[in-house]
Amino acid sequence: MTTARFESIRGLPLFAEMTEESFDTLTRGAFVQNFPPNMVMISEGEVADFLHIVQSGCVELFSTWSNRETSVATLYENSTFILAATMKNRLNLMSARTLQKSRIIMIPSENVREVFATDPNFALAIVDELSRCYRATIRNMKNLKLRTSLERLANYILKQHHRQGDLLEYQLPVEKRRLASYLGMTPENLSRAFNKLKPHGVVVSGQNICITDLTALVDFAKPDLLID
Amino acid sequence: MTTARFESIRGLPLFAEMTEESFDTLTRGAFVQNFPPNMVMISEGEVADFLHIVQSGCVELFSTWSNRETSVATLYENSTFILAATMKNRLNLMSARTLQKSRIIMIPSENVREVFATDPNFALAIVDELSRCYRATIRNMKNLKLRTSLERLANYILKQHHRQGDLLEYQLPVEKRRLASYLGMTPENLSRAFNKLKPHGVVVSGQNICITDLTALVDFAKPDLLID
DNA sequence: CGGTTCTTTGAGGACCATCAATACGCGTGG
DNA sequence: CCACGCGTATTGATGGTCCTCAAAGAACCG
Repeated sequence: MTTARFESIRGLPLFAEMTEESFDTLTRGAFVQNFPPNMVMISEGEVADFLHIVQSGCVELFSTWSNRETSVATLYENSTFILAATMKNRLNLMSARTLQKSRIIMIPSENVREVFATDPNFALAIVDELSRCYRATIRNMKNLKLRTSLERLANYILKQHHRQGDLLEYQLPVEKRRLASYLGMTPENLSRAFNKLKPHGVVVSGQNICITDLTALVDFAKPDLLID
Repeated sequence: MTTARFESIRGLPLFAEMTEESFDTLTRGAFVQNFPPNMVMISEGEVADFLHIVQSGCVELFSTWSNRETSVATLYENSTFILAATMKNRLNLMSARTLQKSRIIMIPSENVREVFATDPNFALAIVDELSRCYRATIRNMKNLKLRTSLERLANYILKQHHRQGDLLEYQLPVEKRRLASYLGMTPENLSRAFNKLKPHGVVVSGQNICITDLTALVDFAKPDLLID
């Protein structure tokens, strides 16, 4: 059974509703690849030959221009990436590197487009995923343009707080320099920003974040349904 | 013939390949509305009941947070907007206002989702449009994060130069304060930035842009296929 | 344990926002 | 036709934010 290797993704929203036949077609020629940490899997400007799915590990999407680099997103288990470029058979706009040892499932772009045309449920799932990513990017841009770096950091801390089960104390999931890049600031500035949040109820020590006054932090961050 | 009013959009990529029957279903209950200039048609946070298409005039997408506002995009004839929110039946992440007197076609979101499920060609066109908008937003974000405001302005001037048929002299299509907001800067700063571009081959007078040294401008702007 | 990378802290400067005042453009009504 | 009012655009002064550079401390890894 060639699809046995891909059972782990069968339950993902993107694949859950499609027929068995479609899933077989989709995964024909697909494969799983192991990458060591800090390996660039995809470079911007290349053709998107495969839809990628993070099976385990952690991947960073980033972009470069003129000797500058910025982190766009960090992806964990079960995230897909390069979907838009895959569907349109275009060049990747972003690069991708592993942050840890990672297993990546790679599905030929042709298969995705073929099954999209024949399986309405899969088509619907693709549109859902595309819309979700698109809207996430718009939120990201609003965050960048409407907030100061300190406000972005405060809201980031709140968002992680929720993601980690509303714990008041938790570990940052990424290196600070990558977080800085994601938030559109330098590592030096991020370090100072953490200190400036102390009066707003945040104490940082290494990777450890402790929210000492949630009300004060929320007051300052003003999290918003339409951004966060 | 109820669809007669909508013939103007029948040829758009989004609708060109669908069956006549699908087009009828889609436009059933759709209507055209005239708006005066500077009218907010859609506010962020509302449910996306209609897919919007600019038939004539000009629309600005913008967002607000905490007494701040930012311009996200300016749309002209034949542009669609609110597509992602329409497909997922979610809240709008952006507001929209007319910049000029405009005619807007409004198609009930239900119709869009219904026809999406039954007409594969329409489904494909939807995904194309979604991908295009998504990728445009990613480019936008790269532009914001990887370039200084002066570089963004230089590249904007080059892009308009191309859009207006490679003319070395042309009129800005939007007010400067909106351009400033789109580029993530203040009007005052934009004004100064225009002056700083003089050594790089740009002379500005009112709405008039004149590129006096294209080579120098390109040298400075370093336009990039994966951003612009 | 030594080397590398990441993080923090400080000093200096570039960039950008804000405030204020003036000039410009445009449409309205006198 | 001109005067006026309104919104926009420009210019200058100032202050804050953020980046750069440099160096020291901390964490990580072979």
